[in-house]
Amino acid sequence: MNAVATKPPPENDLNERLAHSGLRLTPQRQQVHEVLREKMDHPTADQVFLRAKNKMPEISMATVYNCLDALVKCGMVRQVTLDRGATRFCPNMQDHSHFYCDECGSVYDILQTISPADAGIRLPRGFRLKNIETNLHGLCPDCAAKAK
Amino acid sequence: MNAVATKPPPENDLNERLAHSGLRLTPQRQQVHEVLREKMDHPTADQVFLRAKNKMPEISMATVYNCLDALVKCGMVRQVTLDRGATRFCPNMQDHSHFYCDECGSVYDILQTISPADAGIRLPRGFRLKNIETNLHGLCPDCAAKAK
DNA sequence: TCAAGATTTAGAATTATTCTAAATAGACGG
DNA sequence: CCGTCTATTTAGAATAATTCTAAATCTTGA
Repeated sequence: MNAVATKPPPENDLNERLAHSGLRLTPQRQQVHEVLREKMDHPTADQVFLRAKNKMPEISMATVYNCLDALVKCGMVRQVTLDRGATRFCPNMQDHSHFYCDECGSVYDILQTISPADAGIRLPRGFRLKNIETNLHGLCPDCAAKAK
Repeated sequence: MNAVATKPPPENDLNERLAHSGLRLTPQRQQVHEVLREKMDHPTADQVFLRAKNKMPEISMATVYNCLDALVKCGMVRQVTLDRGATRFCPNMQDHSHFYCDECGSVYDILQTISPADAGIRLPRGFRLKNIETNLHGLCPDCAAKAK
């Protein structure tokens, strides 16, 4: 078995998923999803826009962002690196990971009890690994308390 | 040279580190580093700029970016989420992580043999974890071959 | 059919980052 | 010390990425 991932099953439940999140299936959302599945090269929003335009010349950039957000929200698409906004910086060079509060946006240093390097990640032949970045997402103690 | 043995400045190895990467220690770089160490709340470049201006009103945004890049390059600062550019999207909802080639910028899906959730990460009380994102960085097979 | 609400659109606005060219500051050899 | 060389800083413009706005359109359900 090869460790490089294979194409996911065809779009069976897109409609269902959208509906489950209170969203509608529209031609644009379908198209954007199709573009992503066609060539799984992790395109940027801009690339998705250009590709979608081939089949659907009227589509606009704003709609592509809308559709991507909708697809992410309903769990059909992953945003590769969840930070849409300014990069943050950290002077702590110890081995640690970061916890992002989805609610308030704050970031916490989290000490690692076991380095993810020991977590059993196995790379296919030829890849040369330099470092691993682990990002945790959820609610910080304050927001978790409020959410109750 | 002072005959009285003075305590090494807290900065002790900033200079050394910069030098090791062929970079100079400048007041601005020192100031930016100081700002980061003063309040470890993972500020954005913009926030660093505003804070640095208090002590050093002449400093410019471009310099802050310069300094941050220098500090990251010499290993004194981490960039929290290494993606400075457009967000990428991925329709593969299987449990997997992403490998970023530092050389050519391409992104590969990597199946996980063990989920990082099992990797022994232990959160302090109160945090509620929703999901984990693991990003691998290094060279892809093509670039690794060329690098030889 | 109509009203309500969701979605799309074009384009403007905002935000984040990079680039450019000129000015300045150190470091180094004479 | 002095001038030269190169790295760095600066202001501001340019570019890139994303979000917002308001009007038009489409869907759904009464």
